[in-house]
Amino acid sequence: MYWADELAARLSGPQVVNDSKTPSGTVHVGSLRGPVVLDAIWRALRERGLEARLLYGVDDLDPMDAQALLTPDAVERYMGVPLAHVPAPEGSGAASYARHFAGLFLATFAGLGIHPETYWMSEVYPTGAVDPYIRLALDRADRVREIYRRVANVQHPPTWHPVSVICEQCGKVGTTIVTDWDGERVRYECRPDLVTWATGCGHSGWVAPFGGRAKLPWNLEWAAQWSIFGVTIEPNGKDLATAGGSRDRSDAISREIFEREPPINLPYEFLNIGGRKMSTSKGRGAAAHTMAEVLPPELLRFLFLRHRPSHAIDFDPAGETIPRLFDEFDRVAAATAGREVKGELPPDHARIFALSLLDPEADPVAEAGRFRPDFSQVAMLAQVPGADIEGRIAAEKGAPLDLAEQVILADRVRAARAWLADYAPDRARIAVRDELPAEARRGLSDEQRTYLGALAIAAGVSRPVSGDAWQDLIFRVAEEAALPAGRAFGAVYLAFLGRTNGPRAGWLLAALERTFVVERLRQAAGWAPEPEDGGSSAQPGEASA
RNA sequence: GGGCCGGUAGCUCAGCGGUCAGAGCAGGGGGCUUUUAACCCUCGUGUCCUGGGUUCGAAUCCCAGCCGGCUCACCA
Repeated sequence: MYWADELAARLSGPQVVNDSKTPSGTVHVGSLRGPVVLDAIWRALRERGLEARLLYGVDDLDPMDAQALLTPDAVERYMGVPLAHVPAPEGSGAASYARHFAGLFLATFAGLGIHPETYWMSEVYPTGAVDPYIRLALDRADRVREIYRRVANVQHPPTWHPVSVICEQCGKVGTTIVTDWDGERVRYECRPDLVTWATGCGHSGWVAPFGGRAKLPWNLEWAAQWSIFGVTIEPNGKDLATAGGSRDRSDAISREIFEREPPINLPYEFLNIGGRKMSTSKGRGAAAHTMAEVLPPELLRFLFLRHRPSHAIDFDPAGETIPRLFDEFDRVAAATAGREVKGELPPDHARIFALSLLDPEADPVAEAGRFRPDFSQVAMLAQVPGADIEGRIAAEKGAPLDLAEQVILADRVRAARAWLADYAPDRARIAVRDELPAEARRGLSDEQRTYLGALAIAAGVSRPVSGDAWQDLIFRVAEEAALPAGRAFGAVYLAFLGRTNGPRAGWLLAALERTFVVERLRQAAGWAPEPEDGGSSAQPGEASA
């Protein structure tokens, strides 16, 4: 059974699936694994007939700590300030820094068919919903300190209290420390040297830490969210799942301070690039919204859902990774539609396919049956100038594409272009050589040379213009020369591309200037002298999009 | 130092107690007179990381170790 269904099978009663994130900047593709896993669980629960909610929290009262994303003069003023109170980057129409980046992230979810109920901590605190937990945390501060010591081996001073006040003078939350609690108010200090990444203003005073004037530290806030929203399932990345790590602390705080059993955990692995962690700042990995251009949403879901959450996925967008992902998706789709498929299929392939669809209500078999053009072929067609891509694909299908199939094709054309621009290996790129390729000089047989010469003559006579006309000519001349079609095409490709295969030859030649084509054919045949120093007068043009 | 995950064909991975260990891709060979990066046929003896153990039987379970990655020990 599929892992998400296994989880759903051992549960009963209403379920609340939750995740939350600090909107401190753009995120890379790997960050999408969490939301996709959560969504799959949510769908599995509902399909099992359980009442289930999917929540997503934006921890936008967390302090700004990403200096690189601020302008230099804003660093002093905004480092340490809650993200909800930091202005959005220049050019953004968003109300705040947090809104800007959370908005990007949430839009990416929506594009993946993930539609959680969202909540913003900057809005939750003012309602007073967190106040009971702030009070509990302060009343039981000694036990909180004991938990940190026992679970995480972190020693806080006896005056340390688990709440951070938003400084009334400078507005920073990352620089304040609470040193006392009288049952209604806390005494806090905004210290210049509390953290290295932000500078407090030195203010101190007493304040009632309720209604949004203070926030709980991460581990307590997390546990408070569980209680406030009744969370029953909360998977998290394995970085948090380590012994003595965040999850352990929050679990202990939930049990011992807030007196509630923590939600079911299900740690998930990361998406690595070339065996290493993705890191946008280190130039490894791709921003989530960038990758969404290269991979249509179903493929992105498929990428994560085809493996168990505990399996680290190694994803390197370079090379053949992306075409292979499409091929594998198409194989799984074909099998789901009931078609015969070569080779083995992943376990639960039909389930994986169904969960990869954006619309949970869609009929998986009907969707699986749609015509999906081969990615490599689309990539090739996308490089032939003037190619009628949809016409060619429809011809392959044997019928016009329906609306859904047109969307699939458009997605793939877009994906192919992005892939070719950024990731494709050179051999996937088609380029007509400026000069007769050395491969042609070496690789052409005598009969192929004769054939190309004959083709040059025939082209001079019949002056073909369209791809069809060229294609016909290539075949006709091959027939007259008694050369098998495969050898004929190979000769053409060698003469222009320096390789033995390529896009439909007729359309390729039709895209080039005829005088150049004829001249090249004659050179390849050995009938015309080659230019001395590559200074060919003909302009071959690049046959790339 | 602690934790988690992984180590199976060139690459990506499936298999996780029971026929001689599998698939895709890549690669080799062959075929194809109009889908020519497609399609069809064909080719894989790999220390299943290592060493012990359990078992009638282990890639599959247990123990130890090695290697790789991530992570915690500051904050979120």
